Amino acid sequence: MDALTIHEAAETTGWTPRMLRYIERIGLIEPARSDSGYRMYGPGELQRLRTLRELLAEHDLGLGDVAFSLRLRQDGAMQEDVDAWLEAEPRRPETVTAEDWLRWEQEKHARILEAVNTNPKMETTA
Amino acid sequence: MDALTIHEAAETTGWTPRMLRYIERIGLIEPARSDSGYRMYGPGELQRLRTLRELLAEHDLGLGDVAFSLRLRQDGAMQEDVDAWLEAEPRRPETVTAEDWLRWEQEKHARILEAVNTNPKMETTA
DNA sequence: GGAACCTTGACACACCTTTGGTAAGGTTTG
DNA sequence: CAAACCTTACCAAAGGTGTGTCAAGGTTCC
Repeated sequence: MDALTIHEAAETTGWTPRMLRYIERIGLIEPARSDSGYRMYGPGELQRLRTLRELLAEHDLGLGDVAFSLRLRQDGAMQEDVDAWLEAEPRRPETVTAEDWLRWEQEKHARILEAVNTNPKMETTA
Repeated sequence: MDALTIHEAAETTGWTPRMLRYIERIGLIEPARSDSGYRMYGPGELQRLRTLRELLAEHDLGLGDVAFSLRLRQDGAMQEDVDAWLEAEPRRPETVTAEDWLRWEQEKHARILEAVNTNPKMETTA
């Protein structure tokens, strides 16, 4: 049985129980529940809670920022609309054609592929 | 001479002058300045201001949300870190390998390429 | 040269976010 | 069965956001 209650999880991740509930409420980490409704944090959730703290500290983000990123990722239409808006205007030193952009994107994928082949631990865990 | 002053721009876009300054301060639309420092809104900025209102209304976003998206797009390291964090855990019905993901991304690009070829007005404007 | 603009900066206010605390009540377990 | 957990639901305080307004001063233009 490797699942912790909310106080134990708070203890080992550095959050407060209050914040774990908040993080759940904004949709970032939703632990399983026991039969009687207790939150049960498994190893995956614990790891995620720790890396979340690093992420926030590293880039000076707030939980709301990450929640918004999640929303972006889940709502494809919104993502596209926002991207389309940002795509326009912002500082373009030279004219970029759609083909230029596609080539750039494809080169990016080549770079990712290389990273995947060099770094075998990039599988999505089961 | 097709550039409007801040009050005129406000008039035709539905924002207030106050908000146009705010939108500039958070980095979303930074109009050119006249010699004496007056903000000069060109047709591009005006269009962007209008579509910005639509974008916000359409998806119930705040200006801060769009500003954050801009920050994401400009700070590649942050973008990657956030994506990496979101990539983990969230509901994966079946195991997805890095190769699966790459294939999916490449098919997406094929779809985009098709769209580009069918729809010639997708050049980035000069 | 005065009216009607523009600039930045400040004060202000309503609302939302983030975080803490506390209260009323269910669960687990020695 | 009581201690020590858990739950949800509130109240609250500090800080951030979005917006208005005003002041002191520069610019444009008739």
